[in-house]
Amino acid sequence: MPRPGVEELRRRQLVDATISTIGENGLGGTSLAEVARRAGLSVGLVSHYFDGKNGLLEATLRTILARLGAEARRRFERADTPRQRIRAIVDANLSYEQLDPELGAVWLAFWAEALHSDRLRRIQKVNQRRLYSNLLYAVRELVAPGEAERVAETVACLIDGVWLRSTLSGQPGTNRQSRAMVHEAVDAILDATIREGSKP
Amino acid sequence: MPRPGVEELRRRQLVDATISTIGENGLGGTSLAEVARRAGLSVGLVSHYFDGKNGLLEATLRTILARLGAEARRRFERADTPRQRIRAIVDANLSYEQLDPELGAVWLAFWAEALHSDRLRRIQKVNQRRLYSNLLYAVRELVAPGEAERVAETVACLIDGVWLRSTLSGQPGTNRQSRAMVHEAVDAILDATIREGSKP
Amino acid sequence: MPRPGVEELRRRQLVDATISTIGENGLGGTSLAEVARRAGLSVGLVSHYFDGKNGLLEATLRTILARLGAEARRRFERADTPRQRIRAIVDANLSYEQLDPELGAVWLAFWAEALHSDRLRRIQKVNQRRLYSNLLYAVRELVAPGEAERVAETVACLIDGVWLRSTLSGQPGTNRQSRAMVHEAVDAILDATIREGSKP
Amino acid sequence: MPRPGVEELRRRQLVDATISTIGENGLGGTSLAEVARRAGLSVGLVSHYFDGKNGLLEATLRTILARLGAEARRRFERADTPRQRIRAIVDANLSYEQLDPELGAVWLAFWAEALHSDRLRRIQKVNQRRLYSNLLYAVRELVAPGEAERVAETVACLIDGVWLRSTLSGQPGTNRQSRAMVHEAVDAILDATIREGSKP
DNA sequence: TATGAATGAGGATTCATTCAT
DNA sequence: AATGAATGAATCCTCATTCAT
Repeated sequence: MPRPGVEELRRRQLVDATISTIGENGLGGTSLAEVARRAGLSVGLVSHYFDGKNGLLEATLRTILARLGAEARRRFERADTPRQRIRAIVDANLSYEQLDPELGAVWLAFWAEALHSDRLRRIQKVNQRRLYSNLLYAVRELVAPGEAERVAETVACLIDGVWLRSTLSGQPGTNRQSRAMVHEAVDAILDATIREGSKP
Repeated sequence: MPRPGVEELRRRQLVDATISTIGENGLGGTSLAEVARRAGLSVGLVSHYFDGKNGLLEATLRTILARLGAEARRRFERADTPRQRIRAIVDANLSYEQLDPELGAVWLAFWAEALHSDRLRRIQKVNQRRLYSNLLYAVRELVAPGEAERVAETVACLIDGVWLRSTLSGQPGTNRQSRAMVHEAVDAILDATIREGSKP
Repeated sequence: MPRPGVEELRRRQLVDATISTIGENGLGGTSLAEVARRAGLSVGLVSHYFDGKNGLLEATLRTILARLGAEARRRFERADTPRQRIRAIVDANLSYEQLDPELGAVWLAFWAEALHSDRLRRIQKVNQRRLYSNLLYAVRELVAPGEAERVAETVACLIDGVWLRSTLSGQPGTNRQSRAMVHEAVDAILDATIREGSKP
Repeated sequence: MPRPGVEELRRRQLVDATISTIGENGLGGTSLAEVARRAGLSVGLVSHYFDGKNGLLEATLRTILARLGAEARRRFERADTPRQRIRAIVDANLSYEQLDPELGAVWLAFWAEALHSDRLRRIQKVNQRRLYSNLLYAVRELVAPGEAERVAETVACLIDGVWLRSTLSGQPGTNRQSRAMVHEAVDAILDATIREGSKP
């Protein structure tokens, strides 16, 4: 008679240990032995719960995607105006948690790996598409149709670029500054697009 | 009686094979045996010329950095106006070669790895700093001091973001579109900054 | 309040699942997890009822030996003449069930394993000795003393050889032909022995 | 500049160690570590020369098949009459070497395994077919066409049966007796067939 | 300068066994 | 009586590195 919830607990322990290990040592430096050690569990449990390393990595990717998605949804729903909605997306993607160096290293590792793994790539695509379509939804409320796609893509690039450079620099804590920079650039782009689009 | 230049040839053969292997299989899927096979040489030569795998990887990173640097310098020197200089930097970083999926995979692999390797990180820093300082130099000719840093950083982020999303999407060939998008956004940001800065 | 007979039921379930697994995947491909899965029971039960894998294997071997023994006894008792008794033994050992490819694979697996396991070897010996002594009993009714041993051994070899080649060929359904072949050979051997033995 | 012949030497060392290990411990008790230890080489060499355990096992099976084949051919060519040719085949398959308990255990292990491995089964088939067709060739010189197939198959079964029971008994050294038994039975079967076939 | 044979450590995976419930 | 979670030893395989030639 297994205690209910123990499976969920073990899975989370292992996924968290995986995030921590990848964040610190990279994917290449992540062995099941090390993950198990950090989780305080035995190596055998990984196969038991995730059917091998690939399963563990996929579950880990799914987890960080879900966390980011939940954060984005929370902020998005609190926003009242189109500009606030765009800001909400920016802020969710550049939140304190997302700019944490350890988590950044995990994302980067998965992005690099996804280029060579169908399974991971498929999971990743969800993220990129969701970011883009949420942005597009908000941008469409502000600019002329036909312009929205490009603007949304530009903002998405800006977000990813800021995130990437921040992660590579290894210096956390400049989140507020980062977000302000993006907000300003977004305003400039939106204003330029609206002004141009409204020309008679 | 060694032919002169044979060392240089061997090094380039091995580095090119490394780029090709990482591009196709990722860093985790890159073994010295595979690199040697692609180069048509023996595994022993890697240690002979690069003193091990790390040396080979460092040399490979240095090589792709140098190639990007040379391209950027070439375009930069051909530009006549500040805006052209900014465009030159954008175009060099988003050139056909840089948006090639294989090369993109290599960059991504090195970025992910650099977070956990002092040697690679030090080499990488050169790139980020050079991109930023070149941009800063050009931007300073256009906007008020005190604004330039933020604008240069924004443009750098935009470039990296476009590059990242393009690499992750795996779809090459949209280079021209990508560059146009960045140029437009840069113009919007510059205009907004200049207008604001010129307010009395 | 355990139902009476549940132990016997469980044991048979597990043994039958073991036969099925070995027959399909061989001894090397047989894990307790797979056996339990096929039996629709939990892995823990194996240790509970058989005290580990070895115990399960021994019980399985004992079971198939017992089944063959019962079949042989049934046929033997129905036979009226010495020649019929010999035929009965042949037919029991080359019955439809014994030439079933799956069961053949199980026998073969156990024979190979028995060479390296005292416990299994001891169990196996029972079979060989029983086959031989039954044959000897029947043969003695026909040939001169001193000849019987060799004849009985020859027939035993013939039976095992036919069984082995049939099992290795993987083609079932030629049982009748196989038995006819043996009967004919046995007759030839018996006739030759009797004729020779009866020479003045 | 590799010494010529070193590859052949290493392969033989590993195959011989494999035969020795399987003979002593069975297939299930044969690990690459143990094989390497007996060969006085490192585990890595197995993959280097045989591309993994399966390759090693296949090479081992091929080796013992080739040895038996060579022995059979040697004896076969020395025989002058049809009966001698049949005896030659019997004697080769029941030679001192073939009835060696260790080698017997190896054969048995491979036969059991071949039922679950396409690769091994394909290699095995060569042996069974060769034994049968050689026998058929010799038998055809003696008995009426239409009878030869059954007689050849019977003799093949007799050989395999004697070999099997000898191997299972674990008692070597009764080779001469075994061979005599088969010769006698074969003569009885041939005589009976010829006599019957020559009936007007 | 170049080869590739040889090594052995490290990693993923499988599995029999144990045990708390 | 029965479960299946948990363990950790054992095994196969990969691979960077070394070295004799």
